[in-house]
Amino acid sequence: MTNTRHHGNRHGRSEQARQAVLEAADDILVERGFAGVTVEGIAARAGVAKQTIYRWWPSKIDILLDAFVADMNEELTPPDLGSLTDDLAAYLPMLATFLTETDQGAVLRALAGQAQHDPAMATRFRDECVLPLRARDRSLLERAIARSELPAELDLDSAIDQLVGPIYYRVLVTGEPITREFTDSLIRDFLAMMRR
Amino acid sequence: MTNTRHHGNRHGRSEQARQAVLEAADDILVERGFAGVTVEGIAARAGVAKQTIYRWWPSKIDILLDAFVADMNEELTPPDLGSLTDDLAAYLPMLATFLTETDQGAVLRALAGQAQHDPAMATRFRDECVLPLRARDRSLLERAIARSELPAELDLDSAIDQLVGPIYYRVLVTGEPITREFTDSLIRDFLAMMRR
Amino acid sequence: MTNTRHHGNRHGRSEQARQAVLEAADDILVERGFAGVTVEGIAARAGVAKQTIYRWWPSKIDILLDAFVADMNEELTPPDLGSLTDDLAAYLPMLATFLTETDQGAVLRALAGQAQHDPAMATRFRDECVLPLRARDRSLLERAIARSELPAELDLDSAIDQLVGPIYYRVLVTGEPITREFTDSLIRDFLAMMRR
Amino acid sequence: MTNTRHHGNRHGRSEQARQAVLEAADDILVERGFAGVTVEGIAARAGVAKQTIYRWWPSKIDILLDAFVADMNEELTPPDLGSLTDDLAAYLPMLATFLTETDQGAVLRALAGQAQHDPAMATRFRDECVLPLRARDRSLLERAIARSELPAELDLDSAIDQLVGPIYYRVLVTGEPITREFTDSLIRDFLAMMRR
DNA sequence: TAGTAAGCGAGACGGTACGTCACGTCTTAAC
DNA sequence: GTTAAGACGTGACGTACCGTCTCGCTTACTA
Repeated sequence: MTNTRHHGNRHGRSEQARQAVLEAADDILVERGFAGVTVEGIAARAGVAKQTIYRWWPSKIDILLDAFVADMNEELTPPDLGSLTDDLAAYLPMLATFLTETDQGAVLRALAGQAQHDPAMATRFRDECVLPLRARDRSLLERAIARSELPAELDLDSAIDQLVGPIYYRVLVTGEPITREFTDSLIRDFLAMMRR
Repeated sequence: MTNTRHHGNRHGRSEQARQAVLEAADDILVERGFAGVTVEGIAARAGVAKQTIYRWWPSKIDILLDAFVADMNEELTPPDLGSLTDDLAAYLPMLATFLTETDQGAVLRALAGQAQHDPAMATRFRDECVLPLRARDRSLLERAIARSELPAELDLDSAIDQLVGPIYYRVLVTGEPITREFTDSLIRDFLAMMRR
Repeated sequence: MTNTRHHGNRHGRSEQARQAVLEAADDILVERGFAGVTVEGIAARAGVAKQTIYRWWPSKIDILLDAFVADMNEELTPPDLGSLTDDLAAYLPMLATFLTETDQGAVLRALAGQAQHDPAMATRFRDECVLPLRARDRSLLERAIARSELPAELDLDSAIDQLVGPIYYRVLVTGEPITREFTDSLIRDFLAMMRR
Repeated sequence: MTNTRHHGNRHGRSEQARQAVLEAADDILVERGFAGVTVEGIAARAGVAKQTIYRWWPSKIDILLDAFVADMNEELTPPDLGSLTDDLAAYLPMLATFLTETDQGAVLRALAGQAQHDPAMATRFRDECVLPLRARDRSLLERAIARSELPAELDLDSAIDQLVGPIYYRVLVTGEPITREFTDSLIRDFLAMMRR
């Protein structure tokens, strides 16, 4: 490892350039919105050649996908507080905040938006973004099953849809704020159904 | 009204042109996807000058908004079958089909997608598309209240979110198909909560 | 005619833009050489959109062809001094100066250079540049025939080639300066042959 | 010398690579024209790294210069038939064919073309290509002087210009084919002047 | 007999210009 | 006054090559 700038060699791609591109894309999205994200803008901000971007990413959407995936592990880990009620009471507001307040959430919403316009991209979006997010949702419920707080035969996918569906709906469709009351009533109703 | 093409006059805007633009936008969206919708393409297909489009619509999104609103009344009217259970059993699958199978639904998904990229447009989207759609959802529940099938003090907004949120979530996020089983379980759980 | 800038209308292309492009191309060629002539540079200097250039000229070479043709009539008119000897003594140095010293000549040399690289362009170069130039050469000799200074059956094309060929050869190949002695000896030898 | 591919050593440059580059440049020029000659294309065709090219040649023009010089000795040697008339009658058509029909001639025309665009390159072109070619022209006339067919005080440079100038002019400017009649009349007129 | 260093292939890099597409603005003549 | 037509300036697109760089391999001389 040298102290000089990496300008490309037979080791393959420059990790430096990769990071700079992902960060630039992220920053521009947050600062100027999706319409302001251009390959040229990313290249300029990252101090990278346009060709370097096209060499590694088919489109700017793929850059945002990568940027999202790269940072996803950092945030939004469902807590383990010992009971399903407490876990949900902590997690759902955390999810709402993630979706509406964080830079990561802004990227996710942009990706979800683009997925409506581009079926091929939608597939990648689901595989690389939605599935990992659902894995987090699922882990929370699986813990509850392990604790016997939920029946083992529960249809997890439907349960997740009913828990987080209304939250995504508010974020992506109605724009309604997600209050504590709203998440509490979601949890209350969900638990009531489970006990039925 | 003459039998010739309207080429401008001093009587105000041409309804002919307006219709042609809305239909062209709709058609192109369905045929080539949102990325294929361009003002120039709409103008060419509608046999209309670009300037005529810009005179009446600020952007292509506004055209799609108009196109959606113009046709919305035609479809998706919640049936009145005499009982909440039957109404929901008929309506939720109808909503799912509307969102995923119809041209109208394609327009709505495109608009929802664009709303993620453009906050100003998101406001118009909610006012002109989401609110009318929710009015339909709401009318179904209000009928049930009138029939005393639901408590009068029910928080309608939350109830709607819980009923249709998971459906929109599947449509816009996971892409999971919306089966009869899924809507049935949504309805069963909803009714269970109401009777709690 | 208004005092405002022409921004395009159904009259067709903007003469203003056309002139600006031709002048810009000319200027850049003279200032920075052929390698410095880029469509983007011309567009920037002319205050014109790149697309406007591509709308009317297939390539930058066609711009230079147009620029050359537009200005050709201005210069290099063979004088009529009453005798072939005097006409040639005035014209050949004038031609040499035109080719080596003027902006027009610089354009012509660039075009001749590019003609070596591009057969299709070479055809246009010959039709639009070389033929008109040869018409000037020819008119001088035809006048001499009318004055009976030259035989009527003279092969004009060969005569022209022998008179101006060595001059073009020096300009395009050897780079040797074209002195008065050189043109004088060309004329002397040519006249000697004619009297043979 | 081994039977394996030369992959670099401390004895200096690889003659293998040098040859491959020159041949590739030549071939590409002939096949696809000057515009198709790129450093990357040459490198790919020669099976050589781009860096190897840049190590030894400042630009692709220098490659073509080298390629021309390398092969120049092979062709276009003025014959010695015992008399100036016969020598010229053999040599001028040979020169015309060389310029218009051979791969070498194609390279020369490309170099002459580029010389119009690049003054620095023009100097090298004259020193390395034009001067050697003129040496051939000159040797023919010098032989004639030695045979006393031409006066000793003849200005050789002017004589060469008058003999070959019209030929180069046709090749580089008018594109007119160079017929036997044309070269014959050049020779006839040249000899007539000499006897004057 | 092992270093060591020069030339090599490969190929990623920061750039420049290309030619295309669509944008939103404008001007005109016809109706 | 609105229309169809279409040229305009603008800006981003994705591509092609440029010339530079770093790397690991091959090889032959040198210690």
